[in-house]
Parts: sequence; structure tokens; C-alpha cells
Amino acid sequence: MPQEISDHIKKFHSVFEPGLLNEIEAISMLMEVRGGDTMLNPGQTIRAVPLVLDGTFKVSRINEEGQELLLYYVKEGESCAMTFTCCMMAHASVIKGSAEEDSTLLCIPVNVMDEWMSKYPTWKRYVMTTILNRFTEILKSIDDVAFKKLDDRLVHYLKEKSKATGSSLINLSHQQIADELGTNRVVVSRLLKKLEIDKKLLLYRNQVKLLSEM
Amino acid sequence: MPQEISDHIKKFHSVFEPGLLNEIEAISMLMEVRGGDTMLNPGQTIRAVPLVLDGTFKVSRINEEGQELLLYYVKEGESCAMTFTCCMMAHASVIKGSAEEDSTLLCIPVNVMDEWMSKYPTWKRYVMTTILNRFTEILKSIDDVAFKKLDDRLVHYLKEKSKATGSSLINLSHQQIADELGTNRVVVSRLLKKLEIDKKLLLYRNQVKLLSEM
DNA sequence: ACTCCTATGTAACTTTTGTTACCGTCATAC
DNA sequence: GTATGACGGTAACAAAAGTTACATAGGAGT
Repeated sequence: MPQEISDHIKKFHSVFEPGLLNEIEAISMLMEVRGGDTMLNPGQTIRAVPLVLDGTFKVSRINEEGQELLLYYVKEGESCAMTFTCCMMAHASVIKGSAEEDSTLLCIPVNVMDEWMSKYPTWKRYVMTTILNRFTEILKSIDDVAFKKLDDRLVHYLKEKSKATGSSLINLSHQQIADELGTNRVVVSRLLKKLEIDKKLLLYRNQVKLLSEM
Repeated sequence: MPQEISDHIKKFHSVFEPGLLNEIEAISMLMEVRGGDTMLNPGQTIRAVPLVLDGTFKVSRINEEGQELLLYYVKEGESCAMTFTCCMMAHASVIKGSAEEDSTLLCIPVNVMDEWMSKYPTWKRYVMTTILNRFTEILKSIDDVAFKKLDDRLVHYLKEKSKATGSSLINLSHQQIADELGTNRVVVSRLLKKLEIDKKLLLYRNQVKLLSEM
């Protein structure tokens, strides 16, 4: 088990200083989750900060009616800015976090966060970079939702998804896509059909294949 | 001049520890700005972190076409989360910041930020709280834009504005309101008219008076 | 094969929002 | 006073997105 952590942690050798790496290895916990598992729901309080070692996580916003909207993905080597801030303030989560695929997490207990912020410059830097990146991503989401038409958002979403999974074949139903964009299935079917006619993609049952024209 | 700072800084006596207050007093700079002045444009790099001592600031997002969208207000005693993170990372700003009214700022040089984060727990707490609050506000903006219809957003905007200025009489043209909501003047006029008919408000030239029915 | 459930395609319609155009009003400068 | 420009009201229309309803197709299980 300890070997496993030190193995995984190698990815962070260029990011964190040796002392910090040792502490991480000593104190953190390895965790495997299944694709689709929800790790964090709005209102929940977080007891450990997750670093993503392997896989991809999805962070989304749920409104009062339970409608979901994708905010961003957290990938290998990254962490979740919201979780950092919520943790440090012992505040309930305002987002939902779930695994996109089978993933591996490194869970760091909350109580060391404060100390590490003062003690390890690389940790502080990592935290602040994560926060800045997320601010930027969320602002991009706002731009999308506020200024872009749904067809653009759909194309952008499909490209992101393809990038996240590393494949041009996307395994999603129209309903699932609609949910993540916060819209309606019929609308998505309509737009997808238009994109297919324009030779931007191919439609199959539960699958969308992006073509190079995208 | 130094008296002025120590006067203003009294507001923070319960927030910051004495040593920090002294440092702030010694190192920071008082700054007066006019309502409407733009302090920060997207792409600019920030050299000092502003604490708002008096007045209100507006933080907004500008898209490629130059269209603006209000994100949130920064009020007395508060600071801007984006600025913190951009400063600490020496990153260009991704937002626009402007004074809503004549305001007073306390400008803290960037270079002490890092040190203070480690040295003063109250400073770290203040920074993290600011960031958390802004995340929450921005997510609310997303909810608004993504899920709410324009009439709801308009009502919400007017209420916020009224709260920010402390008056039920709002001094704005329909065009200005449209700009801040990222929409079109005619649409705003239409919705405002409907609200007036519903006895939610009264319309004057360059002014909107909110009624208790709001 | 038959059943059942889910996914997709599509039509018809409504609602919401955006656009263009035009007009009257108000404030200010001259 | 009159001219000018900003502001607000409104009509008419267009575009985008959401809604309802129904048909068809695919796949899993029996």
C-alpha cells in the first residue's frame, strides 16, 4: 500500500518540494472510485482534500429544481478549487463532484491544509494556481451560457468531452447531453441532427462520433 | 495622511490581528476614486491589492465582442477574490473592475501578500473567505444566467442594485441596465413596463423606483 | 417471436428573447 | 424660442429555445 502512494506521487515530484512529498506520503490516503460515483453533493461538508492521481472528475452546479449544469472537469494532477476553499473554511460544498471514469484519488486530511499553506511554498502555489485556473474556467462557463447560442455551446461541449476522454467517439445519449448543458432533449436532438447534416459528426444510438470537420 | 489610514483601518480591528494592522498601516496606500472610474481592465496585471474602505465596486466580465456582464459587487470592508489570486500568481486580470460611486481604497503592495499568508492567520482567513464568497456569488450568477428567465434576472438585479446603494430609487437608464444584464435595451424597456403595470415599480427618465411589492 | 423499455426523429406549436424601425418626450445648449 | 441628442414606448417581425405529442427503431430479456 505505501508503495502505491509513493508510486503515484512521483507525478508531483516537479510540483512539490521533498519535505511536502514525504508528508503527503505519510498522511494521505489512496482511494479508488468507480466511473459515475458521486463523491460530493451540495451541502455536504468535506473532510479531505482530493488530488486526482488518475482519471477525470466532473464538477457541476445543481439549481433548486435539481437541474444540473456542467462547470468543469478536474483531470490527472489537478485538484478542485472549490474543495480547497470550502475545506479551509469548513464550509458546506456548493457544487457536485462525480467521477467521469474509474479514477484514483489521494485524500489529504483537512487539518494539515492550514499548516502546509504556511510551511510549504509549493503547496501554497499549487492551491493558488488551482483557484486561479478554476476562476478562469468558471468565467468561461459564464461567457458560454450568457453570450453563446446553444449550438456553439453544444459543439464546445462535445469537443471538451472528446478531449477529456481522448476519443472522438462519445458515449452519451441525447438526454445526458441535454442534462449537462441544462437544456431539453428535443433541442439537443435537433441541433445534433443539424450538425450531422453539416457533416460535423455521425449519430448512433448512445453515441456521437465527431468528424474532423468539427 | 497617516492618521487617515489609521482612522479607516479601525473597521478592520475585529478582523485582523494587531501586528497585521500595524503592517498594513505602514505599508499600504490610501486611494480615492471617482464613481464610474475603471480601476482594472481585462489583460492588465495588478500591482496592488485593494481593500474597499468606502464605497462600492463593480466586477464584470467582458466577452470578445466587448459585451459586458455584471458578476458581483465589492462593498465596504471587502476585497476582490480575483485580484487576490491574480496578484499572488502575477497573472493578468480576467475581469473588469470599476467604481460604482466615489470610493476609498487601501492599496496593499503585492509583494507582502505571500509573506502575510504565512505570517498572519487572520490575513489567510480573510483571503480564503473572500475567495469562497466570490465563488459562491459567481455560481449564483451562473444559476441566474443558465436557469432563470430574463424577467427574474432583471428583478434580482434591481433588488441587488437597490441594496448596494441603500435606496429604492435607482439611477440608471434602460440602456445601462441592458448592458449590465448582457441584453438589449428594447427587451429591458418591455420587461420594465410589464413590472410597472404589475405595480412592482415606477418608471421615470433615467430612474426606476422600486415599490414594496417587489 | 414477442414484450418492454429506452433512445431517437420529427412535427407543430408556444414562449422568450433579440432586432429594426419609428415616434414622441425631455433636457440642454445655443 | 429652436435645435440637438439621449431616452423611452411600441409595433412588427425574426430567431432561438422550450414543450408536447407521437412515431419509429434498437436492444435486452423472456
